[in-house]
Amino acid sequence: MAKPNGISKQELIQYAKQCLVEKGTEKFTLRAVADTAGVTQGTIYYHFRTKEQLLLGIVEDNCETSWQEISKSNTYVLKQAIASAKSRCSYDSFFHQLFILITAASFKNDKIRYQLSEIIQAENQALSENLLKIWSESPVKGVSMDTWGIMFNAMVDGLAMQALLQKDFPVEKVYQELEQVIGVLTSFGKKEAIE
Amino acid sequence: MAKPNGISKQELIQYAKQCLVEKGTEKFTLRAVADTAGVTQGTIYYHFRTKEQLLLGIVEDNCETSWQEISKSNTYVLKQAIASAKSRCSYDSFFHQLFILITAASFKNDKIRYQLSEIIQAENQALSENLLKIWSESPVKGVSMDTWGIMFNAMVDGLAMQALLQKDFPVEKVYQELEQVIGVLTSFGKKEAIE
Amino acid sequence: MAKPNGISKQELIQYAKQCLVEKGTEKFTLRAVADTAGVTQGTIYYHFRTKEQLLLGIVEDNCETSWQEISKSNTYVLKQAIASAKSRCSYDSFFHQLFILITAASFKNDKIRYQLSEIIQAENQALSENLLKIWSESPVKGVSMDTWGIMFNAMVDGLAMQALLQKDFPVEKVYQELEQVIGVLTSFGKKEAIE
Amino acid sequence: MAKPNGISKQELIQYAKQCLVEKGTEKFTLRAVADTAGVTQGTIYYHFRTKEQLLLGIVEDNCETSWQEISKSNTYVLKQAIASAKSRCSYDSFFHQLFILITAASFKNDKIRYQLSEIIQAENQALSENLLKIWSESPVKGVSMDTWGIMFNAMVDGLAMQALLQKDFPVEKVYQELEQVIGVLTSFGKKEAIE
DNA sequence: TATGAATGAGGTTTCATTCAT
DNA sequence: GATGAATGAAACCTCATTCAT
Repeated sequence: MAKPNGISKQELIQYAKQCLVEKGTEKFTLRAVADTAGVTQGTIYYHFRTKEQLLLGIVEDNCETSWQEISKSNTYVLKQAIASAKSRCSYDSFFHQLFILITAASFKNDKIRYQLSEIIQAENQALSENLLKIWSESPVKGVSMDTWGIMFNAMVDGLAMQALLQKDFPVEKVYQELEQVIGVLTSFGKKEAIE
Repeated sequence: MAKPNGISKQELIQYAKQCLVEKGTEKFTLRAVADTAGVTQGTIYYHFRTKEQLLLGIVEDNCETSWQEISKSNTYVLKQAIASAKSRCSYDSFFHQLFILITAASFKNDKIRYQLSEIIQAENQALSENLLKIWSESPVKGVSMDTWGIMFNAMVDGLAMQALLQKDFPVEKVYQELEQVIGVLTSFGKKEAIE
Repeated sequence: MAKPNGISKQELIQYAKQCLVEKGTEKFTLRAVADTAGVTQGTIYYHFRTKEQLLLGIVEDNCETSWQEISKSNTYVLKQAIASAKSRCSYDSFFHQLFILITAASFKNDKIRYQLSEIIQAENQALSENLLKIWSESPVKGVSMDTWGIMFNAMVDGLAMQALLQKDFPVEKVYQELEQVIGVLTSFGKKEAIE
Repeated sequence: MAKPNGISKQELIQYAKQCLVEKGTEKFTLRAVADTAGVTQGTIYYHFRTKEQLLLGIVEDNCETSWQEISKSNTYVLKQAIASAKSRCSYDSFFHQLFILITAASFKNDKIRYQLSEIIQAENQALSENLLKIWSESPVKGVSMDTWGIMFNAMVDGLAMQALLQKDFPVEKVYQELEQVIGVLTSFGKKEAIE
């Protein structure tokens, strides 16, 4: 019964994340979080005024994580981003399950919903900038770089969602062919914008 | 006190759908469904053995709806599909909210999860066939028509998710530019497959 | 979906008995009985005004069965009765489970309780008479034949209850030794009553 | 609104026992227990994870009570045990009603069933030892002391069950005559074992 | 005669939240 | 700071019973 006293907000959030994915939205109870963290429910209430505050904490944390990754990936190139996306594209993806679960919860919580949109827009922006690095300009006339970022991000999330549902989703094949498409677009971009 | 109102399973499912989107996963209670439908909770249990069965009923219903639309869209062309996707791409989209909610629920229910994957694969397939009609062959060498279907569907869902979260998501702009991209790909496909 | 119309009260009681033992008091619902009998709940209400009436029907039926066996066993001798008791002395004994279940229910239903007592007294009486046949008079002075009947019946039920609870209850051994005891008492009875 | 009344598991079990006998299996609801104990239903669930656990708690409690009595009775003699059994042999016996109710419940719960069998076997054992004290050896050849314990216990339970059902069961008479029988057996035992 | 849709009261259970310690 | 006993509202679910057909 060793009591590792002094649990931090941050730690609680990590445990809560774990719980959320392990138990799903339905069974995501404060009791479960407390058990996972090895503390009592009272302790959670010492750190978060309500359950909603805890959920918000999770989202904020994800937000920060995302920002860090994005700023990192700014220094790398697109390949890195794709590799990362591919690795998260699976039936058991913690990351995307969490995202879907929070998205589902966000429909009834405007604050969370807004934060999620901020995260996504930052991702879109970062992707757009990365694409610019390898394309220098949009390979298709009339399609802005912003839109390429949006579409790229949408594609990655959309594929992830399919993989999340379909056990034998052909991740390898699809990502390989997706890179093919990007390659072709890149080669056009380098020649001239296509009308 | 039995009043044979004559409510059908189908009607209950419709009311349940309405409830699910109006109240969100968290507040999607059988009492709420019962109230919405104007029956007692017992009545729901007469038609569905558990809440989960009701949820499954909703999914199955969506499945059938999807199938019908897909078989319809086979006779139409891709433009139709895009228009439909665009119309569903909004901050308040009942359709996509329901989908996300069910997806979230599916993580803890393999049966639902499997059914969802079936729906998606059917959509992918239908899209692939429609693309073939206007492309006759894949515009990018090494990218199978199946993959085009998958990617197209992923894109549509990904965009919808963004629109769901971001109030001022530029639906018009993005879809217009997406069509631009498709147009370009089509023109390539008509010349020759690109290496 | 062949509907064997015209189910009788008697048949319903048999199905109800089966249900009671298969599902236990707790899950002994009219729905379960109806399902077992292949009819609807309404049908049960056609034959029995309430659930209690059905339970009473079961008890009455058992009563009649008992009477029949008792009057039969009057013609046979004690050995028969013992063999029958032994065969019913097991971990899975339908007969005794039913008896315990009904006894439990009887605590809140005086009518049932009274009927059960009538059954038992009849059994006691029959046993007493059978003992008289082989003993001609009580082998122990001061112990009436009525009491022997009561004690014998109590012993049989008590052993059955133990067997009902204990998986490896040594039925064979105990009954063999019980017969030994009876044998000894009999031999005394034949010599002279013991003081 | 948390009022630390400080109700203990033990107390809850006592209240539950009271409820069980007062209301019978059918009406043995957690609401009733909560009301009797003066707490809310939630409180019960704080102490017992399910209703079944509470029932198990009752059984375990009875188990311990039995053990205590048994170990006590080891120091006393058989007369004590008989007197105790007789006092519990009545139409309203809390003790035996509880036992029957739990036995009925045990048919659907192997854990409870097993515990009951353990209690009974301990009783059998204790009785056998006590009989040995006054008999020194089995008064009937071929009948082991273990079996005497089993039979004695069965007799006591069987008589109790009859008394439970029959309002005017002749407790006094039967127990007096039962002691007579034991006396006779004892006197044999002292002479020599009977063949 | 029998059915099956519907009811409503009440059961067990869960859970965010409170508060004395 | 942290705990854990307690709450109470509300969730899911069951079931005897009713009644139009």
